[in-house]
Amino acid sequence: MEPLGDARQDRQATLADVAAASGVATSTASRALSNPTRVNVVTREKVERAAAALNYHANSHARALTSGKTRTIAVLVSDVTNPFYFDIIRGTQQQLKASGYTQLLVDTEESDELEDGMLHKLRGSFDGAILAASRLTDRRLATLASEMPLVAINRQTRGVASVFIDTPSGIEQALGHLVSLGHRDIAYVSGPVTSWPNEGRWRALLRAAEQYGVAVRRVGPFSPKKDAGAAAADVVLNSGVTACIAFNDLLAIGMLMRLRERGVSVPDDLSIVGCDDIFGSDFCNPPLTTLTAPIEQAGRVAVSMLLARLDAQTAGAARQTATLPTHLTIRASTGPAQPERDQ
Amino acid sequence: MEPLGDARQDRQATLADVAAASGVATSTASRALSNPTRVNVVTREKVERAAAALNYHANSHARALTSGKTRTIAVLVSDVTNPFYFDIIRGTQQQLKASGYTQLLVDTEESDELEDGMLHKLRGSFDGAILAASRLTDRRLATLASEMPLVAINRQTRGVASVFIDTPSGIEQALGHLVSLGHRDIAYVSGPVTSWPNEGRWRALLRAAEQYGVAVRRVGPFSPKKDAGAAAADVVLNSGVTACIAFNDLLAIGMLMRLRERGVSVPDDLSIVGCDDIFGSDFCNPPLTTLTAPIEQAGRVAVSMLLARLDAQTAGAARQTATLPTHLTIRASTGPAQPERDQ
DNA sequence: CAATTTTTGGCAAACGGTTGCAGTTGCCTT
DNA sequence: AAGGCAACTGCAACCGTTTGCCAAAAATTG
Repeated sequence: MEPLGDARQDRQATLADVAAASGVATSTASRALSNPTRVNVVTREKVERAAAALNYHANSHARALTSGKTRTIAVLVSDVTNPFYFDIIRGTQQQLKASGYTQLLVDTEESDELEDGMLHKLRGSFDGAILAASRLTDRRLATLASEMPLVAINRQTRGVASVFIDTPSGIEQALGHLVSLGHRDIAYVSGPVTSWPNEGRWRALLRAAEQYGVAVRRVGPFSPKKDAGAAAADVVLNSGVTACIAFNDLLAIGMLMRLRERGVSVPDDLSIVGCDDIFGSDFCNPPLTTLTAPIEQAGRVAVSMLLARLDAQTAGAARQTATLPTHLTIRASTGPAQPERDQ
Repeated sequence: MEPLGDARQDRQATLADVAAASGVATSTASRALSNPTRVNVVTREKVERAAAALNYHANSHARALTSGKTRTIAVLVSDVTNPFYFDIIRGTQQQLKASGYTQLLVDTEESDELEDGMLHKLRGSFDGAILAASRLTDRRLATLASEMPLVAINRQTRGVASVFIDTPSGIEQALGHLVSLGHRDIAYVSGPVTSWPNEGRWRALLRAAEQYGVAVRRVGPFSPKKDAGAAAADVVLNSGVTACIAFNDLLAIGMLMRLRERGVSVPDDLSIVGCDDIFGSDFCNPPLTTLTAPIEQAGRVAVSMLLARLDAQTAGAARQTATLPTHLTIRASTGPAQPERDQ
């Protein structure tokens, strides 16, 4: 029962505790821990030792309150359900942790309102945000980008930094592949019209089709989910094409399942090309020919770009845009067109 | 150029701004917004209107600093790469958002140190945590649970709340299924020995095997990844069993791919049962017979339990443990044992 | 050795809320 | 009409850091 008791509760140690333990002022303790050059080395070591002994961890809220820095990055995806985003998340998570940041994961449920709302509600909880598949209008997006550090993935809008997976260029390759297999009438299985990459892929296909002198048509739109693949498969079958390119693998895999159910052989009766090369594209039945996208890398690059512009030193030199190439991975869902096929 | 300028910068509006705009003290404004019954309804409306007009959003850090509540829940997974966790994440995300919480996603990379470290470093950034697949020792876990609100998934330890997916019971069903198909010699393809469910599954299988009077052996351990399936497939093939149960679907799918490569027919030459029924189990080749686990629901339930014990009102009544049943989903990776099979 | 510059460390004021306590009001009793 | 009692609202302290500013100490210079 000492008169001036140690008062060392089991509650988290605060900076004041550390300062007291090392016999300096809190300001000095603060500097010793976060701005090492600002204090004498012996003082610093004293403080560091005390901090370690007390198992001190700075309260991130208190720190955020004054410094304005949270060391947290928000990652917005339109649907956590979609394996495409898993790879994005994996990439961002990895790079973020390597830089000592933490990740705030937000699902926007394909809603532009929710996206906008979350970004505002959470503003102050993060230093910057990565928008994977923004559903925002160009205008809104540009405004937002001027309000907070932002990097968009697969979305090119003037004034907002972005990393772009160049699937459109790949589309040309994919079409070339189909044409060389004898296909002349090809469908594009569309995703949501509000999806920026969806439109880009369609335009690229249109352009390439002209070049190759073959016919393409667009069916859909379909929700980019496995379940929607059933409807897509039926529509494509009815259209009488011999091959199709799907907005993404999820849709393509859904089609595969439905076609199997209907006894339609892939690739004998219909060739299918997917986009992205997500988890599962290699072991579905048949394995999917697809445009392999460096998804995880896109996540990493997005983080690097964002972090670069957060850092005052490098902010000026930070690049505005990065383009990542894709390539066609040929597996078993594409094959020669049946010559005597008729409706 | 009015003398007392509006001073309304474009920086985020603060509570003081709102208070000034509605002509009350900040304390009143605070109460009006967060403790509505404490102020007169007309005052409250006035404040609310001002807040809306100024697009006021409370600074979460400032709030966290005084109230100690962050309205953030940490979700720790051992590997964001694993589709099993996708479903967990989906479930937690969903339930968390429904309750107005945000999710802090942390990847512990299968490391107990990282898990422990993160939990401490981030303590103060979240109100509670959900541990999906903790690698911690019982002792450590119990200590942690006494320091912060915690709910573990698939991990039963005295003193820590948990939601348990009852795969062990399902194992019995799975074995019954295999036995009824004529299999008498069955392998368990083990996951990491530090994984709690892995051991549970093996014990359950051992118990069931005794009941059924058939032989089981354990091979492995293997990393619970698709790539490890190749090695697993080879080992299982060498062991001469006619059927196996894999620790999880990821491993099983990896085996499927390797067996196809080696020209071994599933289920004719080898029957395979997976666990969990993750994304992909239904469209791999052949579709996997597996123990379907309500993974997403587990995530939701974990959140409910955690939130219940966070709320002072319901904390006492919050349940300590929840058990979720699994069931066997028979697809095409299991079939009759080949009668005249010999090494 | 005095004058000047550079380190180093402390004080105290933020940051933006929450909350215990106390002071005002207005209304009801008697 | 005075006293009593709620119901409201405001004051001010506090949460745990960071940081501008200043003073003391140490190092450098002439």
